[in-house]
Amino acid sequence: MPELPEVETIRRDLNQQIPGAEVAGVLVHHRDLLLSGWTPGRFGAAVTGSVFGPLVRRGKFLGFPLGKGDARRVMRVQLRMTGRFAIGADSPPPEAGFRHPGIDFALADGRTLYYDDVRRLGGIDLLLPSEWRQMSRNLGPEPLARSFTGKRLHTILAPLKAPIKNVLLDQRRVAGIGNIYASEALFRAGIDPRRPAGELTLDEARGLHRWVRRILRGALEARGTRLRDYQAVNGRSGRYRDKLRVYGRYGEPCPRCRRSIDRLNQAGRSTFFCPACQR
DNA sequence: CTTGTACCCTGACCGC
DNA sequence: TGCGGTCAGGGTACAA
Repeated sequence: MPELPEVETIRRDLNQQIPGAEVAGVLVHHRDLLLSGWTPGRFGAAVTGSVFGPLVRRGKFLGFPLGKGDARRVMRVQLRMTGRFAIGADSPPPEAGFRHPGIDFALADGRTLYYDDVRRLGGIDLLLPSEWRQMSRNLGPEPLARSFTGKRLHTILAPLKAPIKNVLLDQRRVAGIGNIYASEALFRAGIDPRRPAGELTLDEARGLHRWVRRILRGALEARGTRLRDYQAVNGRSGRYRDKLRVYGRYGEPCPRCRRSIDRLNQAGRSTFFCPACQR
């Protein structure tokens, strides 16, 4: 799935076009995209007739505020690996290459918001504002927030024995970092991904914190990384791929020391790193 | 509480 | 051209 920079890019794109639009009807192509027990009938009835507010994001979750007053809800979307959005007048724009319709939201102005998800690992549900806040409390800090400091990161890591890479991927510790940017940040910070998180010194945590933020900001500026499935709204793609130092570069020379980039499996996913530069 | 593993699902790609 | 194996920006349920 898209990580924080990709999800934020999608949020900003949608935010140009969605707030103020009223939902005229919902077509659910795959009921397994509805989470938390929502059925197409109940979901469609709950959403139809409400108007979207400005979109929000927390970690990798997108929130579409809907309705007013006591009827306020937040439509929560998890894109996971292959979720995408497009907006079109009658069908998804051809450049978006949507071949796996998931849920279509017909808007009262004649446009349609399309959610497409090849693997259907993503999903959508409807929360009360209080439930959205509860979810938010269960997530770690936003890494780009001012309140997220190197010291704070060190405090989070201190009691943990799990490998630092696994901790960066754990959304309860820090929200929004995924497999690409975890590898990239650890490489830039010169930290071995297998090190127990609690072993990092304050200085190392500060260095990692700095690189996490730098990398996420850089990726955000580039509108994300496009590898396989991710695309921003209507197919507009990200350019950060060219800036990746180690991710996906197994066997290539390390950009710093020229030694071959290694790969290992952590928490069921690939970690790319330089065994010489990362200690 | 923490940590690791299996699993959800489809498609792209590689070697034979 | 076909086939099997592997891998994929994620998160959750469950076991230890």
